[in-house]
Amino acid sequence: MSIRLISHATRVVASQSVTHPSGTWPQAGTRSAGCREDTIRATGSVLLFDQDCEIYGEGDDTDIFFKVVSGVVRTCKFLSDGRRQIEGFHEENEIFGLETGDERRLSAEAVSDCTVIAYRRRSVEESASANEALSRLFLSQIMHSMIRAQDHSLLLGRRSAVEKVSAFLLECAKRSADGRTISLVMTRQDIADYLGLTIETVSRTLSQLERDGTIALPAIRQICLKNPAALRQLDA
Amino acid sequence: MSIRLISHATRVVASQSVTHPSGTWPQAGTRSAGCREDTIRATGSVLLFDQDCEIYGEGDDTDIFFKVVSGVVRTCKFLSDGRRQIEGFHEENEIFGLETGDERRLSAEAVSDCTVIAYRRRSVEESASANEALSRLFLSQIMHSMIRAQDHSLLLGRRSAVEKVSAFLLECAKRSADGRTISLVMTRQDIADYLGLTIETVSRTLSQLERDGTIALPAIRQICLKNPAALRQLDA
DNA sequence: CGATTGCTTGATACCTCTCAACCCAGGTGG
DNA sequence: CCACCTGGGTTGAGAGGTATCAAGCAATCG
Repeated sequence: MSIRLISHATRVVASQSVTHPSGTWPQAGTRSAGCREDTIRATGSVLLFDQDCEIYGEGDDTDIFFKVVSGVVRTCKFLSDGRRQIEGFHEENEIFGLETGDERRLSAEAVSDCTVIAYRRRSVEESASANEALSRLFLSQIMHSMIRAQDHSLLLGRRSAVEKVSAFLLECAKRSADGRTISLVMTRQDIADYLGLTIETVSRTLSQLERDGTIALPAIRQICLKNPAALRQLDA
Repeated sequence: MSIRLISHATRVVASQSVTHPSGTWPQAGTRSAGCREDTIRATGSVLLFDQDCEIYGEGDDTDIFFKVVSGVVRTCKFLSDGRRQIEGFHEENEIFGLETGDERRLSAEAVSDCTVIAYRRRSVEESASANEALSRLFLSQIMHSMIRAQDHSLLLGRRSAVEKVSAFLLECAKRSADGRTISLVMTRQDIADYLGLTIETVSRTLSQLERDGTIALPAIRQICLKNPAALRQLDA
């Protein structure tokens, strides 16, 4: 696994590997810190992360944030007992890692191989106040993040497993090409940690929906909605 | 129950009553709409809402948003079967009701009697691009909302009742004067709907924490943290 | 005083977690 | 080629936590 900083010239800056989900995590300030230092200087640097690579960790500096160019990123928190809660998945053109405090409250990891752009937080704050269009774009991005977070919290509260999974599937389908066929980039474990369920419950729920004829599971990472209306009903 | 528009001159504009929690809700476009029409024109109007009054409902126009001057506001969503999920509580100086879409995804209601200021969304968007300080203030408010929403979703996923209640108590205590004594403005039902639990479970959990000596419940809306460290441990 | 509201407590049912076994596809090496 | 291993996913049985239903309590209000 490696992180590659393409910047404006293509060059490899640092590489690291991570264990998952509850093993030891690379310390902030290891080789990847060199990468970060560079990106701080170079606003707009392009970075490549291999699948399951850590992009940043809890407690890291918040002076840069990111935008997804390709692939999917998850932001998540680890509890002391090893449980993981995924706060959100971030896809193409979405920003992530923007925080107000000095230290990161969450980690970010590559769900798939992915490309992201790093921005200096301060440089954008400065230029945003000078540049109206940028400021507006920026604002709408954050609003979008906020709404995603709100929807997620609504999804997690007091809803059954079927309801959660249905909502998740509809959310995925909305982003897919035909609105029916979903190609999952994330594992069942990712889905479980996103929905606040166990992997077994996610699996069982999907199987049940398949038995009901609501969905089809042609391949392990492929889901086809046969009866979206039934799912929508469960979404309440 | 009444809504009073103080605007710049003090006058009563409209009143309405609501039933709670799963009764019939006032239609958008009833007398309160008159109130809204006025506030759209008068950016910065001060409004008073009695306890349990609806400030806006799902599907309403999003052309205004609010800031809490005093009291507490809850934003929430109602599921088809009557379940209610509270997305957040909003206290003094917090903004709420700012959305990107045309229609509101949530409702907002007064938890206590409260005073709010209504702002025209467009007027702020315009002046924000002109006024740097305002723009920055605005941005930080939204970031704050986003972080609150994220924290909330982390709280709801895959955590036990004790963990949820502990986190909630610590959150409340942080805002209180001495960091130990909490004066609740919300009911047990509000807490339950915020944490994704039932009112019975919230009650039982509080009783258990009291039996453990972790908290004291001197009055029905008063909670005193006897052992905050124990709560923090549960917060993981 | 009775009625209402908010809260607490108890008994039981149900849903999801936990632990375990198993399956399957892909990769490796003899 | 096959045996073996690994990682991700599925399925089953039982345990445990929370919801549900129901009763009761205290404070408030008309």
